[in-house]
Amino acid sequence: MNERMKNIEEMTQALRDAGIRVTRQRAALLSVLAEAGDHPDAPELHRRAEAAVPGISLSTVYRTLSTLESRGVIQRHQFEGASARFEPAETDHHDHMIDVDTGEVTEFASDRIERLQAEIAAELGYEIVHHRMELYVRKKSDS
Amino acid sequence: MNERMKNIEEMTQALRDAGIRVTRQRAALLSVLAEAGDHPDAPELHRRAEAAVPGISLSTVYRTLSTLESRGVIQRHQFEGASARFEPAETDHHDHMIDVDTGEVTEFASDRIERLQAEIAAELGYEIVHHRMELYVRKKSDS
DNA sequence: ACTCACTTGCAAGTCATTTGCAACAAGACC
DNA sequence: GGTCTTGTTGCAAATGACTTGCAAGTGAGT
Repeated sequence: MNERMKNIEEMTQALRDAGIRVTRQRAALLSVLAEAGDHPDAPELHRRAEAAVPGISLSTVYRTLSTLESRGVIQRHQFEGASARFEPAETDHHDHMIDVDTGEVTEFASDRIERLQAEIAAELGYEIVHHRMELYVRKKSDS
Repeated sequence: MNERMKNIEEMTQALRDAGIRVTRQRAALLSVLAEAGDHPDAPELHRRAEAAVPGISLSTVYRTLSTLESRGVIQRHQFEGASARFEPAETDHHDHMIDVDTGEVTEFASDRIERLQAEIAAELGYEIVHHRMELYVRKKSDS
């Protein structure tokens, strides 16, 4: 049993414990999400899930994604001018850099920025619930 | 003639120079936007513009906002789980802090964060086209 | 004032996502 | 393994936020 399987086992058990049935459709989506190294959107996840559950409907994909998100199993990202993209929440916190030419997403993290954000919020009497930071970038030309 | 009038004059002239007609509807929207201290969405701008141009349609508001955005006159912001909000682009660059309880938007800026962002992008071989940083916050309880 | 390409209002259309509902199917309990 | 109960699914229709086609209207250069 490899790491990935363990993750899925853990995830399904967590869901069962929460009183959520692990149906074929949900298991397939969990698996697809666990294997995804990218940040797919709902139609793409639907496409990938059809390999395991041929008749799965897009609405079930959307419904499941919402359920998983509310349970904290996955994260939803709404980048500019695009439909929502998803990724498992198991990973550490990070922000995103989106290549405006290709749509490719790169993850990054900066403790220093996070600290500055918290400082700024605190100065104005707020505490941060969560934040969103996206850098829309372009590959530097080697000129 | 006050500052605000001057801004509108400048804006309308800039539009005329760009071959864009300054209709009653567009003038009304420019005025509403210039007077807005907040970050209104399209229906709200429509509501406010109706005072000056009673029959103005919502589609005209949407069309005008797109035009103004593409001309760089205003900026569009897409905060989480809400419709787009707008503000005049005349101001200096800043980011936003959204109160998750009230929806109120506060502006802030941090050169230090901007510098760190540029550094991070550069390290990965990218240059920033633009970015988006939003802090979803809650008023600190005075406990 | 005249012209005409640019604009508008209205209705209809998109697009991504959500929802109502009857048929299904996990999984707890025999 | 069979039953039952209630959460789930697929499908079609509905939503919400915009966007667009089109005929009538109107800035603004001449």
